[in-house]
Amino acid sequence: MNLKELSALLGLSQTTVSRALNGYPEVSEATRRRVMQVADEHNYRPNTRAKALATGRAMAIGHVIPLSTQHEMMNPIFGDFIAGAGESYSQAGYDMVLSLVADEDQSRAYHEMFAKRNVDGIVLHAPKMQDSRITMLQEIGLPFAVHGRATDITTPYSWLDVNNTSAFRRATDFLLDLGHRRICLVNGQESMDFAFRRREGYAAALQARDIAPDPALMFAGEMTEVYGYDTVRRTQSLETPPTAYLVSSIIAAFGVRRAIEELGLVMGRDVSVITHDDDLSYLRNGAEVPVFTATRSSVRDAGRRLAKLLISQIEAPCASPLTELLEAELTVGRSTGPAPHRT
Amino acid sequence: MNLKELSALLGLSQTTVSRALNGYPEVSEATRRRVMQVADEHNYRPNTRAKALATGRAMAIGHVIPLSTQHEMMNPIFGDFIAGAGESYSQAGYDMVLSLVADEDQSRAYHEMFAKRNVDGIVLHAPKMQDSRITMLQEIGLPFAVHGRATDITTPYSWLDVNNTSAFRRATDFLLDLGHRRICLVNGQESMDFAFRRREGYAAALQARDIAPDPALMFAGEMTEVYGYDTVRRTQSLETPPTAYLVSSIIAAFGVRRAIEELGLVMGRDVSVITHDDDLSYLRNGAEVPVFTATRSSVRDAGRRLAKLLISQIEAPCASPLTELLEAELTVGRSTGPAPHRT
DNA sequence: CAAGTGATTCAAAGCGCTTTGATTGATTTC
DNA sequence: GAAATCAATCAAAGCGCTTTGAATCACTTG
Repeated sequence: MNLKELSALLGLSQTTVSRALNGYPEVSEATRRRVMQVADEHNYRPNTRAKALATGRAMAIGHVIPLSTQHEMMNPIFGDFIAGAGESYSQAGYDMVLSLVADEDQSRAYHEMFAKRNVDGIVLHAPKMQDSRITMLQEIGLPFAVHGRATDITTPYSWLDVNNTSAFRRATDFLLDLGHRRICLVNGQESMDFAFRRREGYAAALQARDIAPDPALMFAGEMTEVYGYDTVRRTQSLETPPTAYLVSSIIAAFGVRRAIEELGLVMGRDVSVITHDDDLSYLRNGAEVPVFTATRSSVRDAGRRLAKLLISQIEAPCASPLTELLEAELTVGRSTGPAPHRT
Repeated sequence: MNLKELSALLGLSQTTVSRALNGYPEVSEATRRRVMQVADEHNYRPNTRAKALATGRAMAIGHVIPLSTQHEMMNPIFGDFIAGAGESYSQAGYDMVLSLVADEDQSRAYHEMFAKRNVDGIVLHAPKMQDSRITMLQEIGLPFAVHGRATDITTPYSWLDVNNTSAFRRATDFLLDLGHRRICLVNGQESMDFAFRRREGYAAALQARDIAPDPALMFAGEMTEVYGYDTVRRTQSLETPPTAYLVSSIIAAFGVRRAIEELGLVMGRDVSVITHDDDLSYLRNGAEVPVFTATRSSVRDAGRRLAKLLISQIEAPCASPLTELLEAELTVGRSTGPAPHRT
C-alpha cells in the first residue's frame, strides 16, 4: 500500500491525503478522520526512503563504533548506553544506525555518513582529550553530540558528560578521610578523556592533603576483569602495598575483589575499594546493600539524555550547542572501611 | 555533490556516470577511469535515500531489541553479537538499524519495519520455544534470520544456533565423570529456547546414568551476577548441598564464585563449576589458564556468521532457508575437580 | 555505397513521497 | 450583484538516483 493507491481508494489527491496524515491545517476535519481511518485499516506507513528523499530528513541518528581495542573496553558500557539512546529515539520516531568500523576507517565513516545522507546526526563515543573527530565533524557540518568531552578542544560543541573529576576527587577524599594514604588508581586508558579527568580528580584530592601521587600506584588500561585482578596481585607484592583501590569500572572491580579474596584479605577491612559504577543493568552493584562503595552514574540514563539533546539540536538547528554535566552519586557499600593500622 | 553536479562537471550524462560508478559494462574504460577519479576527488557518495528509492534496496538490516526484562538478560551478550554482526555488515556495505521497543510493541515494530521499507531484512533475537514472531515474519514476507531456534516451530526458516543441548550434556557428563552426583543447574530463563535446550542436555546426561534430576537443584532466571551468588547461598544451605554447579553464563558464574569463596570453600576442590562462556571480549575467562572450565562459543563469531547468512539470503532470495549449528568447545580450567568425599 | 553491427552515450521516465502554486466553490462584503 | 475572501482540494514539480529505450557515431560487410 502506497500513497498513490491509498488516495485512489479514498477518491482524493495524494496532496490531500499526505496533508491529512501529516497534520496540516488545510484539511477539513471530516476528511482527515476518514483518511486516518482508511490508512489505519490498510496499515499504511509511508515509505521511509521516499519520505526521506522528499523531506531531506532521514529520521535516523548514526553511531560510529570503532572496532579496536578501545572498543573492547567500551563494549559492556556501550550496550547500556545504546539501550538508553534507543529508548529516546523510538519515542521521537527516529531510527538508530550503527556503523562498526575499523579504527583507521573512522574518518572515512563519518564523511560517508554525511555524503550518503542516511542520518540526520551522529553520536560520538569515547572522545580522547584531543579528538580529531570533533573538528572533523564540525568541518563537515553534520549535527553531532559527544558522549563525554575533549579537554583540548575549545570550540563549542554539544556534549553530555559525567563530572568525572569531581566524582574521583570525592571518592579519593572519602578514602583519605578513612585514613588511607596509599591509594591505588586503577584507571581506564588515559588517552580517553574520561580517564584523564578521573586521574585529575584523584591527584587533586591527594595534593590538597600534601600527598604526592605515587606513579607506582597509578595504572591505566582496558577495564577488564583480568586487568583489575592483575593490578591487585602486582601491587600487593610491593614493599608497602596500597590499602585502598580506586577503580574505574565495576567490571575491573570484580577482578580486584577476586584478587583480594584470593590473597586471603577481606575487602572493607584489610583493603578498601571504591569503584565507578555505570549502573549496568546486568551487573548491578549488589541488591539492597551495595557490594562496592561506588560513584554511580547510570550510563543508560546518559544515553537517553544525550539522544534527546541531539534530537532537539537537529530539530532547532539555529540554537547554539547544548551541554549537560551529570554529577555522580557516592553510595557507600561494604567495600570500604578505616585504613588498617600498620603492623 | 550529487550525481547531477558530478555529471555536469564531467560533461557526461547522469546515466553514463551512474553506470561508470556501478560497474556496468557499457562504459568505455577510459570514461570509467575518468569518472572514478573525479568522483573520488570530490568525495562523491550517492545519496542512500535516493538510491534506496530507485533500487528498492535499503542496504540495511534491522535488529529489533525488546526493552524488557528479557532484554536485560540479553544485554551483555547482545553487545558482542552486534559487534560481530556489524563487522559483516560493513564488509558487505550494509548498515545496521537498531530499534529498541517495549515488549508489547514488538509486533508493531516488525510490521512497521516492513511497511516503512527501511531495511532489507531482520535479525531475530532471543527466540522462545514457541515464538510468535517467527510466524509473523513469515507471513509478512520480510527476509529474516534467527539467532537461536524455536523448538516448537516446524516450518523452515533461517537460523544460526549453538548446539546447546550437546554442550550441556557434555558438561554434565564431565562432572559426572569426576564423581559428582548432585549437580546444580543455574540456567537462564527457561522460556528462552536456548535455556530449554540446555536443561534438556543436562537432564539427558543425568538420566543416562540413572540419576533423577532433582528439582531443588534446578534454577532458572536472569543471568546476572547476583543471581549466581544467591543461588549458591541458597543451595549450600540445603541438607545435602550440590558439589557442582553448571552455569549458563560467565556473568552468573562470577556470582557463583563470589558466594563459594565467601563461604570459605575452594572452587575446584570443594565445589566444581562449569559455565557456558560466550567469549565476551571484556569478560575473558582468565588469561592463559582459564579460570572456569567452560563450554565456549563466541557470540561475536555467531554475530558475524548470522549476518553473512542473512545477507546471502537477501541477495539470493530464491534459495531455501539457511541454517548453521555451531558446536561449543569444552575447555578445562581450574574450577573443576573430583567430587569431594562425603565426611 | 546502402545497410547492418557494435560500442558508447544520452534523454526521460519512474521510485513514493512532500510541497508549491494553482483552482474550485461557497461565503462574505460593499 | 459584482468583487473579494476563505476553506478545501488538486495537478505537477522536485528530491537524487537507476534504468529503459532511443540515439549517435564509427566501422564492417556484401
